[in-house]
Amino acid sequence: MAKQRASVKDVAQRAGVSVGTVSNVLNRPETVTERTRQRVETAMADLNFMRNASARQLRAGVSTTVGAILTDLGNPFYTEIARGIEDRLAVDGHALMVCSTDEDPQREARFVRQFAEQGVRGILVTPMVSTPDRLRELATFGIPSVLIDSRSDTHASVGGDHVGGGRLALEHLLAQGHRHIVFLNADKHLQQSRHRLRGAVEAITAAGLDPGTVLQVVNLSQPTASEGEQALIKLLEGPEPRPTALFCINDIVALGVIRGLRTRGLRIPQDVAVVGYDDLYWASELMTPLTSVRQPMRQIGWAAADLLLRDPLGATHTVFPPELIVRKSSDYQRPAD
Amino acid sequence: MAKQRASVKDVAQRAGVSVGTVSNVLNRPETVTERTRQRVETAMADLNFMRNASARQLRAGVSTTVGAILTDLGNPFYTEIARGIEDRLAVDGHALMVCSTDEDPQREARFVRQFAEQGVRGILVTPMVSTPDRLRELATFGIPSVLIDSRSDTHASVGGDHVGGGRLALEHLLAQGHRHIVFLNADKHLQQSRHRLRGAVEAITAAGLDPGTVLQVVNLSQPTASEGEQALIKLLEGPEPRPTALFCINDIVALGVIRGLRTRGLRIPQDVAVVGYDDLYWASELMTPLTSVRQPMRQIGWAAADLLLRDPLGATHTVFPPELIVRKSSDYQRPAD
DNA sequence: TCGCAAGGCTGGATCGTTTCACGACTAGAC
DNA sequence: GTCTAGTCGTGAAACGATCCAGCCTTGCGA
Repeated sequence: MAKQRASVKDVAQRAGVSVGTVSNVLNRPETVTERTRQRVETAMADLNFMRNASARQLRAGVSTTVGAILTDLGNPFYTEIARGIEDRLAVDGHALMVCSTDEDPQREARFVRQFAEQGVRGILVTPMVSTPDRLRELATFGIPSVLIDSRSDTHASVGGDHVGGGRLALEHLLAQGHRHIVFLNADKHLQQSRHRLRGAVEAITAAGLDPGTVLQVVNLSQPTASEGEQALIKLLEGPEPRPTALFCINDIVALGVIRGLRTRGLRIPQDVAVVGYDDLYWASELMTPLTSVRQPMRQIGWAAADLLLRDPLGATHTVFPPELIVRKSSDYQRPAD
Repeated sequence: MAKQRASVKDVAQRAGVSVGTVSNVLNRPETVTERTRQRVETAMADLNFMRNASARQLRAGVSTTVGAILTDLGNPFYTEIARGIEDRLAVDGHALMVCSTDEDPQREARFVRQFAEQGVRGILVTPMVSTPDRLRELATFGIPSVLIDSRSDTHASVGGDHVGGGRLALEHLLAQGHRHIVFLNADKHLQQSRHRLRGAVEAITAAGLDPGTVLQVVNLSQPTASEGEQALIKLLEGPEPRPTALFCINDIVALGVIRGLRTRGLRIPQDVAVVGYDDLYWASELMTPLTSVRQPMRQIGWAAADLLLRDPLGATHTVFPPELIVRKSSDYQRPAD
């Protein structure tokens, strides 16, 4: 049953040539006579020859697979990025290996090592704080990497402008008359979180207001719908006056928040306005259509893969501008106090 | 700059042992003295030794990566499956390669070949009609495969019960008094489509009604929101009386349908009821919360990977039962004509 | 003291491909 | 007929790890 796969040797034998010639047909067809090439190709077809990628890579040293280390493949934000990466890789036949870290540095370290052992052509990663250190060493071994959605001085990167995104969101909320806003943020160590916060603060300052009184930051342990809902409940039950607007680190958190507000009979946007981030495809179809900061995820993935394949060493930083999509969840002009 | 990676030979040299011993430390540590093992391990740490997976696989013949060929990584249904697969593979340190076929047989063939050349440990695939044929040959080379969400006599498979799902949906709609139902189906060649249709017909027949008059089937070229909306528009503009209920092949199509109905001022569920499939996480938060047939996607992915790693040859078929989640989009008892 | 067994380690063959120095052959010029 | 310049094709070395037959050492019993 377990028939053996044909090797170049078998092909050579059947075509009556040497293995070197078979290899030439495969890699430098122009150096081989038409006639011999035909013979070899027929033999390959007859035997259903398949190259052994391991042997190939061992000898030639070049790999045709790229590794992507994402935060969570289950999250549509990262999935869209993955799809963009995949599309770019498919252009020149590269394969994609993926894994989810769930923001666990240990897991990340394991995956980095695993990819290195596989000898991948390069690594794309949505990084944590400690990631660049882990990747630097690989670079000395000739394995390049590109950071996605976060930047560092030592690595090339592709991502959105999070400072700008945070600014857009806050400018909008301030213009609507909000003066007590809560930012449901992710881990404060994540660069995206810090940048969006910075943008938010910038917008408040630019409006001549005091960030300390206008903006309250809550850091979620996980940027999920249920964590968002939990955080909301805590806010509502707390002693402080109810915020009039919530800026959520992503649409999924916003989803939980909307659910929570609805359950408690609070009107969106009249009682509380909500703004999300990422503008996932369902944002416009929610019970309360969601205002959100759009990022071109698929393009980001595409660009990252493109950069990795073309020019991974130049520490280029590609930034895609965010776009605010205003929908009903924040479309309400608040009367001045 | 491009420092060379340390090989077993380097490690052996530094530890003052032979390469065979290094290999033993790696693969059969119990056959090596404690002292030598220590020495070798120190040397490995000093040199930051990383196994070369290609060489390893070439010689030992075992691979530690699994390939998954999915219909569309951008679609949350498949993404959840991917996440389930990934979680199972992580248990024993296997890596995952993914790709999206977009239902293009050519692409699928290319990916199958690519995975075969990589010498993957096995292949998981959400198949098309022609897929099993493509995979059969690989099996003779010792590369097993498991079908996801669709079954065949020649392969192991894991998936939902689509006949049952179709039946559930239709039983529900019939019970609500609907007698003119349209099924917005995917490609009629897809097994899921055929099975769900069969279940739907069974339910109608069991209710003593005539499927031919109760159910109209529309096949979408792609199961996307915009295609769903297009199809809806065509239905509404057509000469036939307006259906009172729409059964959609998945929640994304339902999303488009809901958007289309709303745009045209039709009330859901009073004018038209909508039922989706998959129960994606946002289904409950839509403008009109969506009734949907739930499938445990993550579990399905997990089980498929588990089957592949444990017992890929037994042509087992694991089936997960569907569950109907009734929400507002179909929660309306229609008065009898 | 010798023999023997078992444990520990060695060194070379091997996996399938690529690469490269070199040999064989062809054709054209003299 | 010889020489030259190419053109094609050959065959062996190399990539890095694994595996195995066998050598060397050690310790124990006689």
